[in-house]
Parts: sequence; structure tokens; C-alpha cells
Amino acid sequence: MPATLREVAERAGVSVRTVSNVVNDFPQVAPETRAKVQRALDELGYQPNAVARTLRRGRSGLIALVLPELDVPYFAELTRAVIEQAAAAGYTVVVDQTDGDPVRERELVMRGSRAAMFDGLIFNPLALGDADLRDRPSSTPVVLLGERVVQGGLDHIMVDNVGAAELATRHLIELGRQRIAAIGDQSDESRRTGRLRTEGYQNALRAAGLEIVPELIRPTEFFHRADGAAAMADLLALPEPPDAVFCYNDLLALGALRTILSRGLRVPEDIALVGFDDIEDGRYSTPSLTTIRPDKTQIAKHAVQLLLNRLDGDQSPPAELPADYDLAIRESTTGKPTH
Amino acid sequence: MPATLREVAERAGVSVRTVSNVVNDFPQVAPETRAKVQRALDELGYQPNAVARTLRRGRSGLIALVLPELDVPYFAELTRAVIEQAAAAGYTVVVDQTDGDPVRERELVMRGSRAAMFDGLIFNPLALGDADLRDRPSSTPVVLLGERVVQGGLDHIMVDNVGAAELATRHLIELGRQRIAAIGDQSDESRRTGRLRTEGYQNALRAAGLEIVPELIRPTEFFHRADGAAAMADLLALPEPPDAVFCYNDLLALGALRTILSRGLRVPEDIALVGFDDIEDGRYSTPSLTTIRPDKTQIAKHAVQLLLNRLDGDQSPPAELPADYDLAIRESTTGKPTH
DNA sequence: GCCGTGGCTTGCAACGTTGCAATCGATGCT
DNA sequence: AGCATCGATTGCAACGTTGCAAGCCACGGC
Repeated sequence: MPATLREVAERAGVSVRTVSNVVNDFPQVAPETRAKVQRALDELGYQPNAVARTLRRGRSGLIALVLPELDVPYFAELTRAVIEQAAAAGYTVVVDQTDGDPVRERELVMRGSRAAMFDGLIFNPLALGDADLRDRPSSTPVVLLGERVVQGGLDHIMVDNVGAAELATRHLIELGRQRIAAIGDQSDESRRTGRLRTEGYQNALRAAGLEIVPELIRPTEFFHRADGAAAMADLLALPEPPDAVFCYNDLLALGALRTILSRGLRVPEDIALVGFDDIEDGRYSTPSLTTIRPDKTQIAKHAVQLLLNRLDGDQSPPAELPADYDLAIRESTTGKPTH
Repeated sequence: MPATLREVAERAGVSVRTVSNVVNDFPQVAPETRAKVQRALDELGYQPNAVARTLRRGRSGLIALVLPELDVPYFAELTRAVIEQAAAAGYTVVVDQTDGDPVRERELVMRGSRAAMFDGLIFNPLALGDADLRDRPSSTPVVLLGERVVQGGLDHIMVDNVGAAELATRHLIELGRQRIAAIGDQSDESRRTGRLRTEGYQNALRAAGLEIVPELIRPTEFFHRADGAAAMADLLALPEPPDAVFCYNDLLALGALRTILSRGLRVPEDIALVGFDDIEDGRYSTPSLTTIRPDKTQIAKHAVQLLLNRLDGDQSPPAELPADYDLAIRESTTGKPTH
């Protein structure tokens, strides 16, 4: 049973308030009183009750990061960045995983019940959209990541998916590839990412005067390795397989890579590959993966900064910040070792 | 500003207590009163204040999972399992990352300040040891994961590292390999994992009558891909390079794999590889990775169960549960495709 | 008609903390 | 000497909720 202020006060022979003053380093405490109280604190091993303190102060010092899947490396790496940024500002981050389940997303983000423990939320939605988020009853500030919501009334950070996909595809075109496939399209209305990247892919083809071949655009249910492996198998089964593939994330690309290599084909000689996210796995695969590299540190920095501004009472209209990105060119398109 | 019970009570013309009764579904409420209160609740969009509720009830419904690194796939995958198990019991998991920093570990686990928000902790320590943990002032129950602590007075779940390492090494021996290296030894007193796995590795060699060659046992600072890549480069630079390597986790193995392949050597023909953890990356690398497969679901299940028991007031002596494991044999030792 | 019973509702207090304002004694200034 | 001032300490109330026990009212039985 942890000691309370009252117990410490009794032991030190002072009032509860004075103990609180010592604990919080208020200057107006006589040195000998401070010493006496400090001794009592130490003897009882006092630890402030975070819940009571939060109730009273209205601040917990915790911010929640709500993500679809923690075991997707992109999110794991982003999480690291967010934790670092928040720690620098004196905040502790707790992470929760929704699996893109609308029920869980709603419970965590919409209802005050659980969310109210946190001063703010950084949320990467999969299932929840515009409409859901707009009339959030809770007043806890939220910063959105990712591309799901078009125009919410909320702060929002995202990469230009169309532009990035265009850049990736253009790179393949400049290598002289003619039949360029895409893996990761999503017809599902609620999953926006795939559609935006398909848009960029098509823009690049069109600009280069290349034909858009529907059968080269492979939808996948998720963005996992297994999906990439299966989609690649389908592409290889075509009468005329592609000579390059743009995968909508690195996991898809790694799955595709596995399929290609297991058929005895070579990357990039037979098929060039580009991914998206720049996860560490892609830097250590053989061949290493050419990929779109979003600036995760910047995303995290902006997200935390926007949130802290809101916590400081910033009332300015919701911001929509673009995140930087570039193309990391590695062996899967050039064949040249990168180390 | 979220509505409070009092505001709802005023609007509905009943007492605060009655509103609370409605919110908590107490049976003794007259139907028409319930309807009246419900209307007021809806109109005001009432959401219970989780902090106040926690203070009063003494339970938050949150458990914390404290891990060294979230972007290490093993931990990310374990996290998923823990979240699933806890959700089944009605608990929400929040995750925090320590980077193995003793200061952060202490702050999160030892001090009540932040920890007190949570009903319990599942903690995989890197830096904190026996001595530190023994006199924890907080009374929040803790379950430990991993091998750092030998005999704490706390519940603990771990794999038999010595036995597992022996199994992995024996597999390489049975393939007829003669010069078997090990990557991931750790001289650092505080990091126990590496030393235990070296012990198992040596046991297996000794049992087979093979010589223990010190220069084939490579220490690494961390267990990341880069460490594995560097250690492998060192091994290849030896006058007599190994024909097999046991890596103390899959990331080390993937780094080593990258180095081997980039030198034009083949796996497993020239060098066979075994890893540890069975992360998804290893199932999709080329060749796929033979590895020790700890039962992560079981670990998570036991951890959550032990914690819930303690929360229910279980006073039995601390449990020390072993986690099951086996060897997943894949292409990096057999050469045979696994799909 | 009185009392017991049971259904429903309520007031009070408390969880542990901190903001506010008041208090107290001592010091310094005129 | 008297008064303002200042430093140090304190009591009260409140954050929003729920446990406890008492209260109220109506009804039924004797």
C-alpha cells in the first residue's frame, strides 16, 4: 500500500499542504522543514499518486499513439520517433493497436472513457473516416496521421501519396522498363492509401506515354508480406509478366521479392522492384530495396508539436502538414551494391 | 468541456447518484427515471471521466507493457499477442519503450508516478536487475519477461535459453558442419541473454566432441541487423571462415545473411544459418531462416494470466514459468524451399 | 390504523492531490 | 511603538466519481 501525503504529513508533524509543497519543490519552504519532510518522505517511500494528481491538475503527461498494427515495421519505426519527440517535451507516450477494427478505433478515439486518461492523441486511422471523427464528443486534442480523412476539422500530417507514387514509378520508367506492374491497389472505399498510390502510378505511366494495363494493377487485402508474395505469383502467371513492379509498401515488396527469387528470376535484371516506407528490413534484404523514404522523424516531430500547441490552448484552424519524402535508390532497381 | 455527472443530474432533475446508477446499469432504477436520465446523458454527450473513476474505484483497466524496443520485430510480435490476450480479459494494454535505458526503466517500473496509472505491468527488462527490482516501492503487480533476473521475488516467464541454443547448434552439427560460429555473445554482466545462449552453444559442441574456438564466438553490442552484418564480415575475414553460424536472434541472422550473399557465397551450401525468435522477416527472406521458435502466444497468455491472478489478490509465491519453443527448420540450413 | 417491507432515490464522505486564500509570527520601516 | 510587509505554513474546497447507509414513499398484512 503506497504512502499518501497525509501519512507523510503525520509522520513529519506538518500539514498535508506543506508536504505537497516539498514534493513539488515550492520555494517557500524553510530549509529545516524541508529536511524534516524529506526524511519522512524517504522513510515511507512516498510516491505521488498519478491518478489523483491527474484528476486535480487536469493533465496526465501521457499522450496516446493509436496505430493499426505495431508489428508492421513502418509503424514500429514511427512509434520510436514519436516516443523520442514526446520525451523531449516531457511527455510519455503509450501506444495502442487497433488492427484497423472500427470498433476498437472508435472506443479508443471517440469515447472519452479510455481516451480521457491522456492529454492528447496521435491517431492513424484505418477504418474511421471524416464523418465519424467530426463529431467527437471528447475534447482531447487529436492529430491525425495518414491519408484516410480528407477534410476533417482536425490537425493532420500526411505524405503526398500521389506525388510519391509518381516519383517511384517514374524511376522505373527512366530505367527503361516497359511493363510496370503495381501491387497494393485497394478498391475498398475506406482504405484510401492504395487508391492514391494507384493514381500516382497511373499519372507517371500516362506522362511517359505508356499504356495502363489493368491486369498489371494488383489489389491486395492487406499490406503484408504474404499479400505481396501472392500478388507477385499472380503477375508471374500472366502470359506477359512485368519487368518492374511498384509495391505500395516495403512489406509487399519483400513478399514479392521472395516469390521472384524462389522462381529463379533475378532482381533487378529480370524484374526491378520499388517499395514504399523505407523500413529497415528493406535495407538488409538481398538485393536491398529501392523505396520511397518518408521522413518519419519529421512526421513525428510535427505530430507532437501540433499536439503540444493544442495543449497550450492554440485555437488556430486545423493544420494540414505535408511530410517530406524522397526516393532511396538501392540494389533492387540498380543492381549496384549500396554498402 | 466534457459533461459531468452533476450537469447531467441537474438537467434530468435527479441526484448525481441516480445518474451514476444509470450509467453503471444498476438494476434498482425505475424505468421512467432511467429513460429521463438517459435522455439527458445523450443530449449532453456524457462520457465518464476515466481518471476520476480510476481514483475512486482503484482500478484503471489498463495494463502497461514495458519493452526495450518496439521496432525489434520480436517485441512487436509479442506485443500483438499480449494485446490480444489482455483484450480478451477486458483490459487495455499500453506499451512503452525504454531502449534498455536504466533511467527510463526505473522511471517506468519503479516509481509509482507513472506506473500508478496502470493496474499492472508486464516488463521485459534489459538493464534493471534483481537488486533493483526487489525493493520496488510500488505495489502494482509485475510480471517479468526475459532472462535478466535470476531470482527476483516476482512472477517471471522465460524460455530456456541454454536448451534452445543447444538445440539450434545440435541441428547444425547434425547437418555435418564442422566449424560452427556464434554471433551475439555479450560479455556485459547486465545482458544475460547472450551469455546463456553461448553456454548452450558450447554445450552442444562439447557433447559432439567439437572444439570450442574462441575466435568463432563473436560478441555484438546489440542484436540488430547491422551488428549481425558486421560480425559476419569479421568471420569471413578469418583465415578459416565458418561453415555454419548460430545467430542469437533473427535480426543478427538477417544481417549476417546479407553479408554472406553480398560476397557471392551461398546459404546454406557454403554457410548454414540458424536464428532465434522466429520473426516474420525470417519466413520471407531468401533463403528463409531456420530458427528457434518461442511460443509467443503462450508467453503472452501466461503473462496476462499471472497478472490477472495477482490483481484478483492471488498471494501465492512468485511463479517461474518456462515458455515452450521448438526449431523451425527452413531453407537456411536445408536448402529446401518451405513453401 | 399501524407497522413492516421493499423498491427507489438520495446525501454524505472519500479516493489523493493541489489552487486559493487566509493565517501566523517575525521583521523592517517610519 | 505601530503598521505594513514578507516568509512560512495551513485549512478548506474541489477535481468527478462511487460505496455506504440512510431516507422516502407506497403498499400490504394484521
